[in-house]
Order: sequence, then structure tokens, then C-alpha cells
Amino acid sequence: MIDLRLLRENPDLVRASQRARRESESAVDELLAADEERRASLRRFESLRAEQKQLSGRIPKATGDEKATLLTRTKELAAEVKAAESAATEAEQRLRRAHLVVSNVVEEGAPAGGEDDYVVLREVGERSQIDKPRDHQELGEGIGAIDVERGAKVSGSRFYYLTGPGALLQLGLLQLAIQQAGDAGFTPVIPPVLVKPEAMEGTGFLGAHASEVYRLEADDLYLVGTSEVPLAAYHSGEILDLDEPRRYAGWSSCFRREAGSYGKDVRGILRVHQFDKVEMFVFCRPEEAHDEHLRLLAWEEEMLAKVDVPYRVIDVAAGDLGSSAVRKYDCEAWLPSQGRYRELTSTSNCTTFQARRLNIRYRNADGKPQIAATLNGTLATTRWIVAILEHHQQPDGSVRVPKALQPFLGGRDVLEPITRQG
RNA sequence: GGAGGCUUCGCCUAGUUCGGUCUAUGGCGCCGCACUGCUAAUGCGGUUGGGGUCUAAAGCCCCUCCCGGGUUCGAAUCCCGGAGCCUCCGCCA
Repeated sequence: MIDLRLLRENPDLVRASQRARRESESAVDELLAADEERRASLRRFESLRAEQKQLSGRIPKATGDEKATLLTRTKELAAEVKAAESAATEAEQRLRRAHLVVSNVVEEGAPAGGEDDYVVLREVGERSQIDKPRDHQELGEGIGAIDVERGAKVSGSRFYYLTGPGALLQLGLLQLAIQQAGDAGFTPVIPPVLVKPEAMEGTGFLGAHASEVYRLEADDLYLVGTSEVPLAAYHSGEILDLDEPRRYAGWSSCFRREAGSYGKDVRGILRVHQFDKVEMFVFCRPEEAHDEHLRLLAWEEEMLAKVDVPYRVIDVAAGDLGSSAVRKYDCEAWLPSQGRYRELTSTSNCTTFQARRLNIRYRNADGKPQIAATLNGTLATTRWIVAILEHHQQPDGSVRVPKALQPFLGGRDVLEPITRQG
């Protein structure tokens, strides 16, 4: 949800943002109208209610004709108040619906346009030059790290087992991420991965992403696609002390239906229904959000340096931001088997958009509650294993282990292919 | 899954029998002042929160006794639905 005060004062800014996103501008008009209607209906309700309370209060002491008159009048008023209240409630709902449709106002400097209109900010590291590179599935199977076949047998396509060095790689990666985040002042969190509809709705995942989400019918709970959901909802309805940003690092499994991705990335574990992730999540004051966003990106790059894979940083275009972000930076690793870059991290500045839905506030200098800002960024995921295997592969099918991960693999610096025992 | 109890202004708590005087009691904490030649004790005063109105302050208005409905001129209080917490029983990795 965007800031209505901003909209009233500067509707053109919001319209320009909608254009950059290639989204509807008429939604802005509807939101303005709904806002106006809500304010008027609320004012009417409040004045009627005040009169009703005043007259009702006089009834116990009144007698005779005065009492009869008061009773007649208050009875009328009761009906009017009721009507005004339901009108106000309706106006509230209309406003909310209109509010949900309008995306966050993109940050100045964000590229306009769609998916392909990103801007490459920088490339880091040498692209791997490998003759006839093996892909991560072949490598992973070779060293006994990934078992896609049995994953499919037990759970279906896009499921997998991580075994031996694969399991250790993942645990090491996540542990390394949690350690780094902890050192940077993040509070490590292991959140619930099943959440109520409110949490899902509040973070905006029941809108355009609804078909991506697993739902447990019998219990009316959802499996989260990212720990962003339980982390954002963690402080819902609260007023926080945000003299310093509050930083959390969530470690969780993530579940995605991948409903719209038939035929895409079917090989290996690049795109799967279940993976693990360490996610950074920050609550801060809106004026600090821009700087914090750049810090999140820096932390992601710090983590990428530890696994020593080449990557580039892109500034995602407005039309590809998702409704809640005002700016998004992705780090994409070079995959030699595909000859292209693939997303490993993504960091979004959501400003007050999520916090307004979840009613997360802080007190400003005057002690007045204000809507907080939220940001998120990836610190490590199962997908990182793909990039690590492919980039650090050697001609014999073995894989070098980045120094930072070696302690988690029993000190090994190379993972050798094993002879398959079936 | 079954039975019962509970949920009040930061925390604890009175109030719910019998609807209006609840504009919610008291304690703790917190803030201010006074006093003692020190931040301790004591005394006095203040303190629910949120939204709106307003240039601002003051003031005023609405909402707020877990949430949502209902009854009523009027609901913390009565009725219905829901959530959470606790206890007991059953079942079970």
C-alpha cells in the first residue's frame, strides 16, 4: 500500500511510477476517489455518533415529555448512525481494494520498462572458461551430492535429495551466511514456515503470486515461499523502537509451486519446489531505507565473495519489481553450462508498502507513530550450490571447495567423483 | 478430538451478579515538582493507546476493556461467532 498523503499531494508522481512499471494509471484515479469518499463518510459517521452519545447520556435523568422526545430522537439517530457506519465500512473496503491495486512508487533512478530492461551495474570476477562444461546435475551426481531421480520417485518432479557432500555444502553455506549476518548485527531467526492467511496477505503474496503458493486446505495455512513472510509479519501490529534498524536473518525452507514454469529449468535443482534460504530482513525508518538497501547489497556481495563465483549486479527495471518494491538489485552468477547469468540473490527496498499492510510502526521524534520501512535480501540459497559446482568444476568431474566452505566439508578442498554403487 | 477456566489502559489488578454515575479502580513502573548539601527514602502531581480536526499549541470529535457480529436510546458488562493462553481427559509420533 502506498502513502495516501503522498498521493493526495503529488498524484503525478504516482502516475509517472505507474507508467514506468507499465501499469494502469486509472487505478490511481480510483484510489483518489475512494480515499475522498472514505474521509467524507467517516466524518459523517463521527458527527452523528457524537450527537447520539450526547442525547443518550441525558435519558436517565430526563422525565416526562423531555424523556419521550429524547427517546424518539435517539431512536432515529440509532438508525442513522447504523447506516452511516456501514457506509463508512463499505468506503473503507473500497479504499482497501483500490489501495491494493496500486504498486509502490518506484525509486528515482530505477530503469523503466520490463524484464529485459535491466541495467548491468557491474561484473565481478572472471567468467569461467571451461571446455565442455558439465552442468551441476551431472557434477552433483558424480560426486554423490545431488539425487534428482530419487527426489522425483518419492515426491515428484522438481524435488531432489542432497546427499553426502551436497548436504554438507548446503548446511555449510547456510551456516556461513548466518555467521556473517550475526557478525553484522543481524538476529538469527528460525521462523515458522506455515503461516496464516493474514501473514501471506500482508506481505502481498496472495495477489499476483497466489498460484505460486502451497495451501493446506484442512488447516487454512500456507507454506511460505520465503522467510520474508514470517519475518515481516513477526512485528505486525507493533510499534517498534527504530533508533537503529532492526535486522533479522531468517533461516528456513521455502516452498514454491512453480506453477507457471512448465518446461523451464527442468534439469537439476535450479528451479525446485523446496529449497533452503537465509534471508536478511530489515525494519528501519523510511529515510534510512535507501542507504540500508545498498548495505544489504554489499552484504550479499560479501557473501558471494566467500564462495568465489563470478557474478554481475543488475538494477531491475520498474516493470519487473513486483508490486511492493521501489527498487531491486539482483546478483546473478555465471553458469558455464548455460553460458548465461542466473539469479542468486535479490534485494528489495519495499519502503512503507508492506509495513502499512502489516501495521508496523515506530515513533518519530515527537512520539507520533509512523509507518516503518522494510527491506529484504538473499544471503544464501540451495541454488548457490549450482553455481559453486559449475564454476569450481575440474576436467575430471571433481569440484574444488571454496576455502570458506572447507571447514564444513571435513576440511576437504576437492570433492572427488565416486564410483556409483546404485 | 472432548470438558472446563481465562483474556481490562507498559506490567499486575478492581469492575462483569443487576447495562447508564466506567470519561475504567488500585499497585508497580515511568515523567515532573518539592524536600534532604548526591542517582535512596518520602510527599505532591501527571500518565491507556490509536485516528481525525488545527499553521501550531490548547481544545474538540471518533475509535479502543482479545477480535468480529448482534440486542438496546445506551454495552467492558447481555447474546452469537472466532482467536489466543492455561488445566484436565483421549489419541499419537
